[in-house]
Amino acid sequence: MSFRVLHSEGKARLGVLSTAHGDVPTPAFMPVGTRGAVKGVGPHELEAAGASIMLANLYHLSLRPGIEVIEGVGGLHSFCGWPGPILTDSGGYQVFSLSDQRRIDAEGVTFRSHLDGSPVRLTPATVVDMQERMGVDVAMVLDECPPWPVDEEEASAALRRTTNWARLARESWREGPTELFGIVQGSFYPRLRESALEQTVALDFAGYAVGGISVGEERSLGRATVELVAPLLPADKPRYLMGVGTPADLVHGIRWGVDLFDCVMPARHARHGVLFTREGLLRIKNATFSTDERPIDARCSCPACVRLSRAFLRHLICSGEITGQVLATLHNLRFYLDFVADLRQALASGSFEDSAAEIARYYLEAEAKTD
RNA sequence: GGAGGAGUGGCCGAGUGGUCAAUGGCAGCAGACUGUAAAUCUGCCGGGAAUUCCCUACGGUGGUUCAAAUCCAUCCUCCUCCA
Repeated sequence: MSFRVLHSEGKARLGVLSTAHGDVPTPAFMPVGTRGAVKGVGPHELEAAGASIMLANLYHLSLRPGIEVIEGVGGLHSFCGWPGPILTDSGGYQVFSLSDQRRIDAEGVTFRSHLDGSPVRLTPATVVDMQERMGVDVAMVLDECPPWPVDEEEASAALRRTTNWARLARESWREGPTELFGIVQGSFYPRLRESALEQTVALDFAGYAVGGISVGEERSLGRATVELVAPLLPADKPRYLMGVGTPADLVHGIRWGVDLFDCVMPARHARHGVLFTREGLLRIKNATFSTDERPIDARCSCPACVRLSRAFLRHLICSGEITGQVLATLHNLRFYLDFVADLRQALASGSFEDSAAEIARYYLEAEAKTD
């Protein structure tokens, strides 16, 4: 794997992440396919939507179908039919989201499986090992992602575990097709973040993530953390802002030097009838669209926008038709991927700030109103 | 013609003398969602004034009662069975 920065504008970077399974032009948005597929979307459709890299989740895949199954059929790429780059999350987020089902200790975390209640043990080493066995391009270290609010003492304790886990993960990593990314935690305490950054970078990972954002904090805290951490990460390594975010979040992250993003938002919002357009959010279930013959977004070329009306899509979504959810997901994914592609284009032409203001106009304005 | 049973808010369906503008569910309306235990969750949902107020409402009408969706009479409609 290699990473090259092609252009930069301020702290924003245009680059390419090259992996054994293909190149990822950055900044990039990675659709989330937790169980090996973005909900409702097959690999061919994901490719058609413009995705260059997909994210999956080790914790979920290890429970079902099991790593041995994936390994036995030649790895995650062939198993899920996605030939391009794959990044897997370690289960660190599940330490956060399944908090009532787990117990954390110095050596790792024990979950009660959300599927059947049986105990599942994840340690830094086993997590790296399983991701390597799946043959993914990028593996994430196991980390602890504390919710907000959390006091500094507790956040500090969580960070100590995460840092120790990072060292153990780094030590267990074996040179091969799978690269390992470290994660900077530290909640919203600048001192902890700075310390986390220093200690994580010292372990010399292939890339670095900013984790622990969007865990219940107010927007300004998350933004400040990105502004603090992202620019200090090694310039020659890819930077990944985990779990973020809204279109405005992406603009902000890119401005501060982030290269990779992932978020369930476009997919989940789609299933719930919230569509992204170049003119802002469109809640397709609203009665006002019941006879609206226009496409979701006149400038979008996704399968839904090319030939279907808002009225019909509304009908499908309101009826609970799986097809409506699929089409809405294809649309939102296309929107996100086009959106980031437009921002890359802006970076390439050296007009990121001006262009972003136009490209993300409605999202930036909507956000400004809620500040 | 006779004997039973049933009619509740847009729909289904609880309630069977006061605490009932009436449990639930569905539909409808609106909102939330950020490394996915999410096709999930939340709020509103007779009308009007818009903090404990008024009006209309449990098939129709009349009655009993301080008080009725709940009891009585009668009428209407539907279902089942017998002729």
